[in-house]
Amino acid sequence: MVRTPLTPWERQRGERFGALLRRARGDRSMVEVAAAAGVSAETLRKIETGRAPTPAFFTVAALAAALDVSLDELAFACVPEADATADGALSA
Amino acid sequence: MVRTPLTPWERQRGERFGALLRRARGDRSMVEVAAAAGVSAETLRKIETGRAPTPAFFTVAALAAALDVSLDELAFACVPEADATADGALSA
DNA sequence: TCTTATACCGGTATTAGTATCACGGACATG
DNA sequence: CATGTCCGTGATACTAATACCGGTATAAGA
Repeated sequence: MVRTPLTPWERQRGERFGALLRRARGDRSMVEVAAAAGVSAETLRKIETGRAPTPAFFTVAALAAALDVSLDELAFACVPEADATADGALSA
Repeated sequence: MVRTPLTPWERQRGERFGALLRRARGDRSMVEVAAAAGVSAETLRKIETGRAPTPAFFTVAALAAALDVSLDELAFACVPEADATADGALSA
């Protein structure tokens, strides 16, 4: 095996990541945000639903810019290990 | 066309990005930083040399954590310019 | 009811990221 | 001088991300 298949932990992290993005999107439509970020709506949907658990850095950066969220907070919030204490929905 | 091939602008951005990472690495060795970030040294080398212009988000996040740099600064610094006048909505 | 818009889902195609393998150079040590 | 180790590099293999297409479901509006 040359390229390590995504581990269940990575997929879980992808789901958290997608949930974060979806929450940040709020009531705006997918196509709206996707267009603002310069990615296709399908890609945004896959990221939000966790079907693309490890998106490209600049894709995330564009989405974060479109959603006006911090990359650092985003990266920190989706790490499962870091939430040992805060279990509420407002952990982000 | 199903998957947009990387544009020259994206490749340039990747080179800038790699240069930033290499500068942030300083005198530390590749294997050192790569191990700290949990990626292979070859991957780090490719990113640094710009041969992997659009690395995965979490790969970048891990490297940024290992190098102790901000993701937001990293994402902003690697944009050539294109933000002189009418910016705000990214380059769609 | 019918139409429209949004989101979800499956499959498909193609490019790109990542890891392993193998090689050459630098440096230290025997 | 030979050898082992570390570092960087090139080539190769394989999985994943991205985009496009079709279909489906639900809700709002004419």
